[in-house]
Amino acid sequence: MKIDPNSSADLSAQIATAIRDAIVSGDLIVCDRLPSEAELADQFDVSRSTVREALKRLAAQSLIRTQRGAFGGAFVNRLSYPEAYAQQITTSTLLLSMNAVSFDVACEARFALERACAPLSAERRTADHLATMRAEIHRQGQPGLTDEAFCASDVALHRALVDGAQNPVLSYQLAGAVEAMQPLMNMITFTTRSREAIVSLHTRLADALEARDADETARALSDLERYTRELARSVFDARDAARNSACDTPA
Amino acid sequence: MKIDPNSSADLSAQIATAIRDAIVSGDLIVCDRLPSEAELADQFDVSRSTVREALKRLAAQSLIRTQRGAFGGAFVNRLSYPEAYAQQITTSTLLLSMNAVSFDVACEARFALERACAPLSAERRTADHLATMRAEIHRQGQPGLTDEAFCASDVALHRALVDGAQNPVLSYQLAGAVEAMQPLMNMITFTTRSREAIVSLHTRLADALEARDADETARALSDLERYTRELARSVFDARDAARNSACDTPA
DNA sequence: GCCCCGTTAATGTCAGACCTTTAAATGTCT
DNA sequence: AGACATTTAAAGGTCTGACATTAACGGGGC
Repeated sequence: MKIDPNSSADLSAQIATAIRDAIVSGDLIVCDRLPSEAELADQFDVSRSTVREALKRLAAQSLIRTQRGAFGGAFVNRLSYPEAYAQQITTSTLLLSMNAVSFDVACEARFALERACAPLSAERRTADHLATMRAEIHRQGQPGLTDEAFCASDVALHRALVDGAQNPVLSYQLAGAVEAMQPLMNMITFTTRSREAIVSLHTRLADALEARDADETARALSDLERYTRELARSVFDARDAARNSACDTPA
Repeated sequence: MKIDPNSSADLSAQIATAIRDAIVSGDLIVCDRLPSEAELADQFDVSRSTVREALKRLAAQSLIRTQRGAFGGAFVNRLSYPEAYAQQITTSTLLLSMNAVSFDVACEARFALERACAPLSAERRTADHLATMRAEIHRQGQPGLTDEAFCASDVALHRALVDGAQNPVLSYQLAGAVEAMQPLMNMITFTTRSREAIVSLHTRLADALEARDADETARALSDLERYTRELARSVFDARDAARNSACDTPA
């Protein structure tokens, strides 16, 4: 592991990259302990602060975890599903919110992905998944629910659908797609009428899953997609022009 | 934005979280300049090094970018698609490689997601996408190709399929699923016979896309999935037992 | 045998200094 | 006046050395 002191890049970034490469390539494996900060500073011939900044970068990506005290240090971290979920959601949310991604594009992607779960979920969903969905549907019918709470419940319902596929990798991938839509959905105001329509579509979805009918599940999702996009179009048409400034990173 | 100096968490982590929240919530928007390191140190009542560690954490997630010199500083970064792709791929790859995710689970997720693209890709793929796929198929038929190059070409082909859907959000989500499989695929040794079978399935896939036949595209993907899993099973059966150590993060 | 306590090796934090980069402001020449 | 060179100040990047805080280990006292 070597760095180039003449490179224009920050030393701490170079060091972080070197260590990250070692982890990704398998030179360092889960549970391995990195040398102490002082030793790393020696090895790379930089100060301890520089090493620390590098380690903080890696910690931010959950690649390492640090432990204080004697026999502490930095350890290669096992990336857990919850951590991966969280990163996935943050990245997806920011990507959508910062790039003026149109509602249509995001919505299309989300429902396409959800439909991918439909056959698996229809086959494998447990009674628990179904119960969660029914509970959320019931909540969505309550009067006096704020738009935000309605959206949150919507997310919970769709996550239950996704989790029904019983494939953690799929759940992980979908978490970003579903959750990242929430801020966009939150811009919509839901009338009583549109809530009723959505609840009815959700019920169709739950019924299809209960009957383990993959095709009907997919159809219900498609109809839900269609309805959501129509609803959004009527709301967004107005304020869609002004966007995209031009500060961005220089050449 | 405040931090709790009595919390057990590192100050730099708390500060990073505070700033991250401000970005995610929209209090800080793209192009905004953060206060200088010295000012932040003042505000949070910590030293400059602590602030710097916090900023490096954010930089590692591409949330901010720093610029040296007068009128430089830390700016809220627009998360670009390439950056998001890269993070997505790193996270997915590590998640798979560190959690003893079974080939079957990963493979199932990947093909389920790809099938989600099938209808869109069949409808929208350009001649370019098709040409890329044909070129990769041709490469895959070349004798003397290493297993690794074969896998890389496989990834390129599948990315073309995904990109054919012309939905950048979908491409972004799928990038992780497709690329993260590569290390797992690399463990497989491909015989001439199995390469021929895969090339033939790839050809069917390309033909289906050329004919804009969504159903046949999905069927070809399903057959490819079935074949891939069979192939993997024969290879992995042996060395699947020993895995999962128990160092991990303490309670 | 068990509990308490010091030792020690780590990370976490701080303070201050200096280097490097960058762009704006100023000055100078044509 | 305009083009070019120079100065300057603000900001991040790095280094040094110190101290604080943790936590596992080992030893002593009961």
